[in-house]
Amino acid sequence: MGHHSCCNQQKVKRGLWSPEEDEKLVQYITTHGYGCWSEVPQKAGLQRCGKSCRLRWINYLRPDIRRGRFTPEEEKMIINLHGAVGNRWAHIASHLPGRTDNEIKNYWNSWIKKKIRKSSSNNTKTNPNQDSRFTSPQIHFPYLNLSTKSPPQDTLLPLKTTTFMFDIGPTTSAEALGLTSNTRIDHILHENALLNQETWHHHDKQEMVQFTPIMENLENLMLPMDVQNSAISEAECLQQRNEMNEWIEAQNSFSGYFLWDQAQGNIGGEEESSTLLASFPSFL
DNA sequence: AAACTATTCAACCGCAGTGCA
DNA sequence: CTGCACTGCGGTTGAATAGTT
Repeated sequence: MGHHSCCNQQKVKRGLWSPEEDEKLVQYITTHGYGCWSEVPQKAGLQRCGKSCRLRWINYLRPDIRRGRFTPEEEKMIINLHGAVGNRWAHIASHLPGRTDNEIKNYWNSWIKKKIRKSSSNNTKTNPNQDSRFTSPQIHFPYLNLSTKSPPQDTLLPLKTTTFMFDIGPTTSAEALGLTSNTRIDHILHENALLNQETWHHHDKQEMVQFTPIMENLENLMLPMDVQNSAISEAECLQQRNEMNEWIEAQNSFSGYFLWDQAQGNIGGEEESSTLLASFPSFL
């Protein structure tokens, strides 16, 4: 039987949405909002399942959706975040206002395909170390390719530095932690001992969420990444990573690093989280 | 012009997590 | 505890479109 838990209605339409359906859905959502997606189709007069309505709204009809090509900054963000968190598309999307997980996932997949094709044709004459193409998403260094086509004009980061990103877990924003732009990262880490035990108020939902301590996850989440400068080899990146780890251990005597807060609004995911960017001029 | 191939991307599927009766 | 309904996520699909021969 063609029966799905989400599709209780007799005639359930599937496939692409018609403009008429779109209008019905927009009309309904804008006047009534959405509390329960499963009852939306019935109330909106649509022969769709609630899941389909939700998807259509989130990915296409939402008024704050952003369309068109990704900007270089967005692209950079995606690459860096993907390097930091892997295929967590919803999480990545939460850092890109107006972009959806689906869009980013699509973009990444076609981009990856291109890259693999490119590098495999290159690899035939260079070093056939080809398995590096398929290593864990935690160790992608896509800027090796991008650096050739994108000029080093960088508005995201004011300094010529190697940049690290790490996720500080669910929290409202870095502001909520008392962080401002250009806060010295050693201050953050120094005070982190206090943050460990804290809980934070999640402003959307009236609930308390546990703050994920920075230090606890630092080793796993931090990843060296060449953001704006010349291409560096994977080996060099790994070496930088080791230097990072050494630095983390020696952070008491640490100085001279800065931190950018990249907290963004929530897009589709439940959790909102912040990403910190730390730049490391000493690596240049 | 037509046939064929590749790419894109909106939408689908199954699953995991959550909440509730 | 159990079963069910529902939501959100990420992998995957395939129709439409773009590109190539």
